Amino acid sequence: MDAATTLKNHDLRVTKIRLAILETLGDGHQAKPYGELQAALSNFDRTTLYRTLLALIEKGLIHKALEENGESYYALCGGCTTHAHTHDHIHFKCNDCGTVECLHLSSEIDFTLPGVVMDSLEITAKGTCGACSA
Amino acid sequence: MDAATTLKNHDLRVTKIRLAILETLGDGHQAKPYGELQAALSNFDRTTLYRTLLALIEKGLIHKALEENGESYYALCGGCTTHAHTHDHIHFKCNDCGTVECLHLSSEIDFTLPGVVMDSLEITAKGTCGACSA
DNA sequence: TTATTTCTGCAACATTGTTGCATAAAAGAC
DNA sequence: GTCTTTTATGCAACAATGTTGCAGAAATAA
Repeated sequence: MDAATTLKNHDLRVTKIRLAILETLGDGHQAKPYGELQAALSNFDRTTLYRTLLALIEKGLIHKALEENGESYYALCGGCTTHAHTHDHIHFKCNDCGTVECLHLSSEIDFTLPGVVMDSLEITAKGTCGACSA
Repeated sequence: MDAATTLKNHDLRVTKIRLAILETLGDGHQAKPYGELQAALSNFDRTTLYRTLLALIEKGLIHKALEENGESYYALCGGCTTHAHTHDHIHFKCNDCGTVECLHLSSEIDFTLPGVVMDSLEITAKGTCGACSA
C-alpha cells in the first residue's frame, strides 16, 4: 500500500510533508531522531514538522519510540489506529552506531507491581547491534 | 547517614545546592521532574543546578529516572558508585497524580534479543498508583 | 470551479541543555 | 584561624526543541 492511501485510510489529507515524513521513516523498523528528520525535511517549516508529527502520532501512523537527551525518536507504527496503539515491541539502541530499532519480542514480558494498576510498559534496551558487533 | 557525609563518601564537596538537592529528592524512592527541582531550588542559578545534577549523577548519588516530554526526572540512587550503577528497579509513573516511583522488582526480568549484545535495560511502566486507585 | 475545511509558514516566546569565564566558596596545610 | 589550592557558583550568552496564534495556501468535496 502506498503512502497516500495509508494517509487516507487514517483520516489524514495527503500533503507533501506527510508523504515526506513517511518516506523518510522508511521501512519502519528503525526509529529516527528528531534532528535527523528535521535535517532531511529542512525545506519544510519546523513548526509544520512539529505539528505533522503530532498529527501522525494521533492517527496512529507513527509513534515516539524513545526520548534521550532531550531528543525524541520517531518510527512508523505497525497497525495502530487513533484509539488502539499496540506496541508489542521494545526499542533497542546501539551505543556504537546510534541506530534505534523496534524489535518484536518472541515471548511476552509479564510481571506485576504490587498495589498499582499497570496500563502500559515501555522498554528500552541498549547495547551493540548485530552490524557493530560483527 | 546524613547528606554531608554521603557527599564526602562520594568524593564530592559539601555545598549548599548539593545538600538542597539531596534534601529535595527526599526519601529516594520517588523521582522528581526537573521543573519541580528548579522551582524548589530557585534561589540557585539554573546553570549551577544543571551542573550539580550532572556531578551527582556521575558520582552515583542520583540517577535520571526517565525522560518525558522533554523533561527529565531525577531520583536518589541506592548504592551506586561512579563506576558501577546498579539499577535493579523499574520506574512507574502514575497517569493520575503524575508521581514517578522507583520500584524494585522481586523477580528478574530476563529476555534475549537475537543478534545483539545487550548492555542495559530501562523499563518504565505507567498506570494508576495505589493512592490514586484507592 | 467554487466553497469549505484543513494545513502550512511565519512570528514569537518558553523551557531545557550547554559552554566560557571571573568570582566565590570549600578543603587541606600550617 | 589564616593562607593556599582546588573546585563550585553565578552570570552571560547561545542552541535546540516545544508550543501557540494567525493569515495565507493547499487539499477536499460539492
